[in-house]
Amino acid sequence: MTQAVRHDAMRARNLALVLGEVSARGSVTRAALAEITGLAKTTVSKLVGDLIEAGLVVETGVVRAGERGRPGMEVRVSGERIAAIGLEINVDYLAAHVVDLARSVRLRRTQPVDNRMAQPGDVIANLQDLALSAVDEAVDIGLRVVGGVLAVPGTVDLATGTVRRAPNLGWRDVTPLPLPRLPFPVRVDNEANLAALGELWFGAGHRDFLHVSGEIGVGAGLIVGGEPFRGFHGFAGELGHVVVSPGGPPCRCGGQGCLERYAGQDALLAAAAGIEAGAGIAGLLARLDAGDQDALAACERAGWALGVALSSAVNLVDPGTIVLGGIYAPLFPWIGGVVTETLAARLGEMREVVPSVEVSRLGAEAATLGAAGQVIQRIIADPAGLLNA
Amino acid sequence: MTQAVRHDAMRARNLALVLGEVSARGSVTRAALAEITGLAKTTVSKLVGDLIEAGLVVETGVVRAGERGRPGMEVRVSGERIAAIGLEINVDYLAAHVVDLARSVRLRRTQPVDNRMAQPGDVIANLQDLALSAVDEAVDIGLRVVGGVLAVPGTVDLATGTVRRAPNLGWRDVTPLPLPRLPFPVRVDNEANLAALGELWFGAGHRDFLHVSGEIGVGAGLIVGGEPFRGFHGFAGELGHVVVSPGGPPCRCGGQGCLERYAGQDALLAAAAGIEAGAGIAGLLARLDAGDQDALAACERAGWALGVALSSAVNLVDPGTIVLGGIYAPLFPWIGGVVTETLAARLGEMREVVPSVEVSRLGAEAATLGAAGQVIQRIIADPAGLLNA
DNA sequence: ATATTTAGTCCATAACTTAGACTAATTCGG
DNA sequence: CCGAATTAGTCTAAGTTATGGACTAAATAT
Repeated sequence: MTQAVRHDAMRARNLALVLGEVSARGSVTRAALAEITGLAKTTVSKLVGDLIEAGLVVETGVVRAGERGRPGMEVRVSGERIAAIGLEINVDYLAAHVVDLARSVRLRRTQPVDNRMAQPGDVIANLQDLALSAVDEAVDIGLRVVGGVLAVPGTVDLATGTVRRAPNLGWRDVTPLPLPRLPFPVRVDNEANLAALGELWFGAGHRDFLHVSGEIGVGAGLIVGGEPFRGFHGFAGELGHVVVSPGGPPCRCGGQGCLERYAGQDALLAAAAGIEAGAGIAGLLARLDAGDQDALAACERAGWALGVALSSAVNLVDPGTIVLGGIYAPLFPWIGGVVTETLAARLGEMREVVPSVEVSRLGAEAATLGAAGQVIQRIIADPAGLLNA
Repeated sequence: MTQAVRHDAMRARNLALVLGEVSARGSVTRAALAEITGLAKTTVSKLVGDLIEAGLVVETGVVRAGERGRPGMEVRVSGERIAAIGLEINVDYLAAHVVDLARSVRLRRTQPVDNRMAQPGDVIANLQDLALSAVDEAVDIGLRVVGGVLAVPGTVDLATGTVRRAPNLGWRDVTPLPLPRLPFPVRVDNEANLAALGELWFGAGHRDFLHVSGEIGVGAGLIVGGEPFRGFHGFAGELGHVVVSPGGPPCRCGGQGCLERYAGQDALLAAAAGIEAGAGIAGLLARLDAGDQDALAACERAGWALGVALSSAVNLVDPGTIVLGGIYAPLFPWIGGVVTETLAARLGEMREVVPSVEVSRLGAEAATLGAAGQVIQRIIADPAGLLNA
C-alpha cells in the first residue's frame, strides 16, 4: 500500500530525486539540477546544501568553464565517507567487497574455502571474520560501512532472511542472520538476483536484461527498467529448471530434462569426459584451447540447451538483452554462437528483434558487487534516513 | 524517472490514496479513512469533500450504527456518473462492455462476426459502430464514458498503439487508432494481458497470479502485487511458444514443439480427430461429455503439455497462483487434473508450495472487463486529473 | 437527564516549494 | 581595460497543503 504524503515525505522524495540525478550524472551544477528535475533553483540549492552537510555530496571545487556567465559549481556524490559491504558465500570461496557511495570498489577480499561439507555455522563464522577484517580496513581508509548484503547460491526468503534451499552448499532452512559482530545490518539475498544487479550498476550499462549466472546450478536475474523482478515468493529466475526436453535426463528437482542437466557445470564437465573433478572449468578451458573434440561437442550441446531454455524465457519474460555470466563468461567464445543461433531459429519468425546475447565483464564479482550496490542504491533512493542520523 | 513532488503532487497522491481505500473497501467513514491512511481527520475530510464535489464519491446516506458515539457517515465510489468501455476484436466476435467507476458491469454487447478474412478497416468500422451504440445506451442511463481500451489477440506496441502481429486475425502492423467517432481516447492492448487484469479486478480476488488465455493461440498475463508484468517491449507472456519438446512438431513461430502445437485450440481439435472445424470447442465438449476416448486422450495430452510449459513458467516467473481461462475454463474438468499433476511432478522437490491451478470464472469476458477496468483503475489511481475537468 | 464516546469541522500554525529580486562571477565587444 | 550581457546561486515574501487541538454534533450508557 502506498503511504500518505506529508511535507516530510515530499522533501524526502525531492532529496532522493536530486541525489539520484547527481549519482546518475557523475557531477552536475545546481542550475543543471534545477533544469533536469523541474524544481526551482531555490529548492535545489537547499536540498543540495543538506546533502553536502550530511556528507553524501561534495562540491568538486572544479569550476566548469561554460560559454558565458558565471560558471557553476559542480557537485558529485561523495565516495569519501559512506560505504557498503557485499558478502558472498559460495561453494568454494567466500568473498567481501567494499563499495563507496560513489560506486567505486574500494576493497576486494576473497578467501578460497571448500564449503560443500562444512557446517553452516562454521561457514558463517568464517564469513564474519572476513567481513570484520574488511570493515577494519575500510575504517582505516576513512570509510564508514553502513550496511551489507550477503549473496547465497540458493532460494532466499527475503522477509525472514532464511536460506530455504542451497543445494550445492547442502543448506536447507538456514538463517545466517543476524551477524552479531558486524556493527551494521546485513540482509541475505539470492546470488543470481544480486549478480544481475551487479551487472546493472557495474556492468555494460543496460537497464533491461536477463543475466544468466552459470555455476554448478544455473540461475538468472531479470532486470526490467532498472528494477529487479523477483516473482511472488522471490524465487523467480530459476532458469536451471526450465524444460529443455521433457523426456531428458532426470534432475534433482524431480523433473526431467532441465537445463541444468545440459548446461550446469557438472553436466558440462561430465559431457566433456575425462576432466577430473578438481580441474573444474579451468580444465575444460584448457582442453577447448587445445581444440579437444569432446570438449567442443559438450559446449555445443550446452549452448544449444541454453538457447532452447532462453527461447522459453524470452517468450515469457521479454528481456531487452541477455547477458551470460558466471562460467558462461569464460566459455562465451565456444557457446555464444550456438546460443544466438538457437535463439534466432526459435524466435525469429515471431519477433522483429531477437534479444542480443552478450558476455558479462564482471565474472565472479557480479554478485558481491550487486550486494554492496544494493545498499548504496537504497541510500541513493532514500537519503532522508541518513540525513538525520 | 520519478518526478519532482510539489504541493499539487502531494495533494494528488493523497487524493488517490483516499479514493483507492474507498474503492478497495466498498464503503468507509471519514474517521476510518483517517485511521487507515494515517492522514489527519481534517485532511481526509477535505479530500473526501473534493471527491464528492467531483462526483467520484457519494455519501451512502446510511449512518452505520457502531457501539457508542456519533455514527459515521459512510462514503463509497459513485457508480452513477463515470464509466469506461472495454472493447475487443477477436477471431469470431466483437465485444463491448461498459463498466462504471464502482466496477459494476452496466452493459454487455457481443456481436458474432468472422474476422479471419475481413479487412482490418472493415473490422475497425464495425467495432466503432458497436462501441457507439453502447455509448449511446450508456448515456441513456446517465453515464459519461470517459475512456476505453481495445483488446486485440496479438502483440501490441503500447507506445504507438500499433498491433504488430495478430496472426489469427491476419493482421500485421495495423494501427486501429484513433477511433475518430468516439468522443474519448481509446488505447490498444494485448488480450492476454487484459484478461489477466480482468481476472484481477472482477475475478476470484488474487493479486499474484498467471492467467492463461487459451484461444487459437495460447497467451498468458502475469500479475504481481496487483500490477501487470509486461517485459521490455511489452511482449511478455507468450506462453504458447514456450518449449514443450524441442524436437516436436514445427510451429509457425519458426520453432518446434511449442505449447501451442499441443494445447492450442487447433492442435487440440485436430488431436481429437473427427471434429469438424465449425463445431469448435462446443463439439469437443459434447464428445468429452459422451466419454469419447480420442477426445479424452487429446485433453490428457494438452494438459500434460500445459503442465510442462507451466513448470518452466513457474521456475522463471514464480507466480502465486495459476488461473486457466479462455477455452481451458470449460475444459477444466478434463485438463485441470493433469496440469496439476505434471506441475507437481516437475516442481515438487524444489519448492515448498507448488502454485495451485484454478479455473477462471470470467471466461470470454475477461479481456473486455480488464480493458474497461484499466480505465477505471487509472482514474482511481490518479483522480486529480478528473477533478479539474 | 447527564456523562461518555465517537464523527466530523474550524482555525491557527508549521513545513515545504515557488517566483522574482538580488548578488556574484564570468565572457563579449569595443 | 571597461561596461553590457549572461549565467549561477542566494535571499525573501508569498502560496499551498497538512496538522493538532479546540469545538460542535450525535449517538449510547447509566
